[in-house]
Amino acid sequence: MRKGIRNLNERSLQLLKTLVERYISDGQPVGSRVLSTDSALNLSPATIRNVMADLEELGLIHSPHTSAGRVPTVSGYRLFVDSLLTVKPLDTKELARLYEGLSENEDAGTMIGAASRLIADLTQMAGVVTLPRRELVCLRHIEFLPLSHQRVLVIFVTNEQEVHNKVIHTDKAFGASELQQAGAYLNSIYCGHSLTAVRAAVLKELQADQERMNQAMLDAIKMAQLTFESGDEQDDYVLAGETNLMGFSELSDRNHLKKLFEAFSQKQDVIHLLDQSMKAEGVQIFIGEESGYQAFDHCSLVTSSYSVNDEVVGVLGVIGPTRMAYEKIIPFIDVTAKLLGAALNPKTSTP
Amino acid sequence: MRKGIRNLNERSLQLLKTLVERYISDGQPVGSRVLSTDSALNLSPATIRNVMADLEELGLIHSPHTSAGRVPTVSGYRLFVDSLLTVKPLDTKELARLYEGLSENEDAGTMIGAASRLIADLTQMAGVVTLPRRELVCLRHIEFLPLSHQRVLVIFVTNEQEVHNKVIHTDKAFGASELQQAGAYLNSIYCGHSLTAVRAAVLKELQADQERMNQAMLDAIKMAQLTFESGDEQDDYVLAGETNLMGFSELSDRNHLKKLFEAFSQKQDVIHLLDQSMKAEGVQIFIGEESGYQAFDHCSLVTSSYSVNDEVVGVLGVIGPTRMAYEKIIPFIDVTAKLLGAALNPKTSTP
DNA sequence: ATTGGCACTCGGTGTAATGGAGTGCTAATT
DNA sequence: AATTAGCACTCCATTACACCGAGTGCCAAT
Repeated sequence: MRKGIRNLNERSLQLLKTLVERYISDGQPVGSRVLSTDSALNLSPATIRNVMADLEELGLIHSPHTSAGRVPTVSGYRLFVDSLLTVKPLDTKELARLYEGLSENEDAGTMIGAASRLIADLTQMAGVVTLPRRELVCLRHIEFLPLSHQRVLVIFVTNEQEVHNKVIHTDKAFGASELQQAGAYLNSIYCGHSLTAVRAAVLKELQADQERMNQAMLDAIKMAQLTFESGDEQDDYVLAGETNLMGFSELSDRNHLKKLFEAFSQKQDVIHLLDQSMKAEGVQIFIGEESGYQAFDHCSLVTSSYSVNDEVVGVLGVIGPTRMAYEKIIPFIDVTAKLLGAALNPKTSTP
Repeated sequence: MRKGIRNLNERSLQLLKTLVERYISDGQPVGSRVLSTDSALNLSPATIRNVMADLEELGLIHSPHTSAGRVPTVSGYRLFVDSLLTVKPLDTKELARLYEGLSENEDAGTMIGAASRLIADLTQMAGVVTLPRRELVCLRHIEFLPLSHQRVLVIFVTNEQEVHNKVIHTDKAFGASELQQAGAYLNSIYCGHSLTAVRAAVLKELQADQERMNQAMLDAIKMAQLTFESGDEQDDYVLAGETNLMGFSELSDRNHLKKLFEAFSQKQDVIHLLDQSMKAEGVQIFIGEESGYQAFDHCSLVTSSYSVNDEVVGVLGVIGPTRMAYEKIIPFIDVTAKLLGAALNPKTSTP
């Protein structure tokens, strides 16, 4: 007579819930006795032991050793956050600090940094925020400067005041004035368009009949193509409060900690992980090994995408030990994402 | 009959030297017996014990507990690196990798990053390199873009291809064309000069009789002043291989490690420390608490300034546990600094 | 001045004993 | 049929104790 997770009765779920809550707050394996007094169910420890045996068989909880209490497994946490958890409203003070910190109208980079710092400070874990997606930034100014050896330094400004630069290699050497003309030409036709739009337009021009263009225009277009060809300016993120993670006993293993910090500085894995949550709207959670990356085996990640003008442009989140107060973190990340999105909205930032 | 460090005889110093060398390679407190066989002095353990007692009284070595061997103190290390150490020539392979990594002609930022990475990889500790001092960079191009609210985005390029930007607040609102003119004007007179020279010239202009200038020129000068007024672009550094430090047992204390990594992300203390070694030429060493910063209590720092055109422009170094192989690290840092300086030399980079 | 000898100290390790928390099972209870 | 009390059992954590060995300090002999 095997039972599946589906037909777990109300009571078992209630017990799982209290168990997880208790474990999250104490960090100690919880036994049948405490669960009996903790849960409002008025059941004897013996009964609870039976239920726990079932839960263990289903892989939702697990005993570190014979005479210890039970600890939630990854699946246990998963069930908990998916169906059992009662979110707690945000603390007023925290909310106030979020408002305060994310209301200023600074440039995107600063805001991202502030958000990351806020997340880290308020959760006492590590905060992470991706830079807004490049596709949604709009070109404001572009300009070329000659370097030696047929190399050209491209400087372009996006949105309000974000400056990017790149070195491109051209077929022939250009003089300063030629390059200036090219810049002026490109500015005149592409200013105000999004980078993706520009890239598309440039490609179209190159494939179209080029007879109606003079050489200077053609050169300009070619340089634009070189500038925007690959989305090589790879996504990046801003991390804050990594050191907070060194305080958690569950991450005490020197090796785990090292792996984790290596992942932080390599960035790649973190970016992949964050990219995944970019697809979905709202809060997403990766618990322990669910992430698929060894470095995060003992961590959980609570993320949310943030949007500007109803379009998802980035992800933000918090990284901490698997045993974290999800019921507080989830709403926290949720509103932080919304506030950041609002703060980045260009409509409100240029009156 | 008290002795001072000054009149320690040759033999005691020789013993201190072997003790430190042995401790550096083993990490174990070294006792009189091993020292007796290790040192070429042919002394009995008993004699050595007497000498060790003297060394301990002088505060050069120290016993963790009664029946353990001796370990060098900070002063012991200091005496060792100052007067006893025999530097080992650089490993050929390492030298080759340094040459290879620092010979390319990339922009300064890339070279700095490469140097830091190389130091970390080759020493298996943490590498740190400061960005070159701003005073020695030369202005290549400057340009202004209008933002809203009397704010102006300044973009300027220094040296070959380093792009900087800053937002300044002006007295009145300027149009794009006015700003363009101002940029052109400044480019025409200040291009090719060092930033310090530009700043000085600008100040002089402002104090001089302004009647011979028209309004546009005056505006341009004012904006230049705002751009370069403070050396606010605070010094920064590039760190690599921090995670290497997590492997060392001497930094195992979670609290120490946390302090250290916090110092890394705050940057301030590290910058102060590095600034100190900027003043001196050649290799400098901070051992343990000598640095004066708690975070580095159990670390040593081996640094060297690096120069371009015979002028000190930055510092590079390695951060590791107090117990590090100074005799290898010191020459290593020395040549790395020289190679980096050479690689950054603009004369060789623009043929 | 150097050395051999010796008593002593002290950390590290291995073994055993004890206590307590928690479990699983069975039989009694509702 | 579900719940519960009771009980034997397991296992970890802590403490205690003994013992070994490395190393010391000191003293007397060389």
